[in-house]
Amino acid sequence: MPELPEVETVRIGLARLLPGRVVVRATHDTAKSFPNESRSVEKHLIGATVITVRRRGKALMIDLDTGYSLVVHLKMTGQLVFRDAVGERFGAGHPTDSLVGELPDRSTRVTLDFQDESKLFFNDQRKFGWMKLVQTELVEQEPFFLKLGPEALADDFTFEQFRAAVLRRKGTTIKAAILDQSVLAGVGNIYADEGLFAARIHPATRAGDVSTLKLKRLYRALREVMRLSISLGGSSDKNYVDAEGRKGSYLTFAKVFRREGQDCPVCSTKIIKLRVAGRGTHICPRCQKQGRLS
DNA sequence: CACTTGACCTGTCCGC
DNA sequence: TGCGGACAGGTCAAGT
Repeated sequence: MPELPEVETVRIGLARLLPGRVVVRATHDTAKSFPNESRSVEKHLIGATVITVRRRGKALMIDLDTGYSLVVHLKMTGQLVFRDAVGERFGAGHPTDSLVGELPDRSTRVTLDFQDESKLFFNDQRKFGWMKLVQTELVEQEPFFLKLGPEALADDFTFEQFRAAVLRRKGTTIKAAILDQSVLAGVGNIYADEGLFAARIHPATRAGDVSTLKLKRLYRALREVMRLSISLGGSSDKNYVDAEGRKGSYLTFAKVFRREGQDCPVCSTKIIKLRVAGRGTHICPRCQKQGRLS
């Protein structure tokens, strides 16, 4: 479930760990990682030095000094875990609740070996994620990036832009609208539920029926909740870990997500779970009433 | 065209 | 205990 805050947490870790390291070997499973790219992997990845690590939406870009970038999407269960040369950094004695043991393991899809004998593992239990090698200056031309809307946390992403984008999807539910990566890039199921709760909006409300006041609250809430999550290292349900194999703690602070049956922190009504936009959806049925303009 | 649903995968949990 | 089925949820293709 890596969404913007989780991917950003990974980016922060990798941006500290990877620059300057030189790739000497890349081993990968078949199919989804580097499909038909063997030759460019050999030419543009092996021997390359990592320059920076960037994020756009829920995707990461590891820029190399060869003019190419490794583009990674973690989808549901992807992990990018770094291990130093000793390989003991997160072993016994380390004060972490790392979920990740010996690597590679059976979920490892790609291993990058660096010259100093450190390694980067791309693990992905469900194999939905992907890793591609793309010319850096052509990254934005990739179909995935062409479709992305503005960065949810960008300073210049204004409420007016948010409102206009949501209204392009006015016929669908507000939850489906904010999950649409062409409306804004980065929101996933967790932060959609948390943002809608904070803004007191029922997720099944038609997007075009949400009042301007509530839309404004939603815009603020989504950004606040994701910023808070980044500061807490993201949300770890099962699979998600950061670049050093550590969990995030945001879910401890989540108000409704995965809290069905518990009391609403505002009004003590029992939180319920329903299905909206084809996703598991958590609401307080009292705080989030449908079809009421306010 | 606008929107919804199913497929992609694997592991886990729930009910019988 | 074993087993089928639902579920997890990001994105794209296919369906309505």
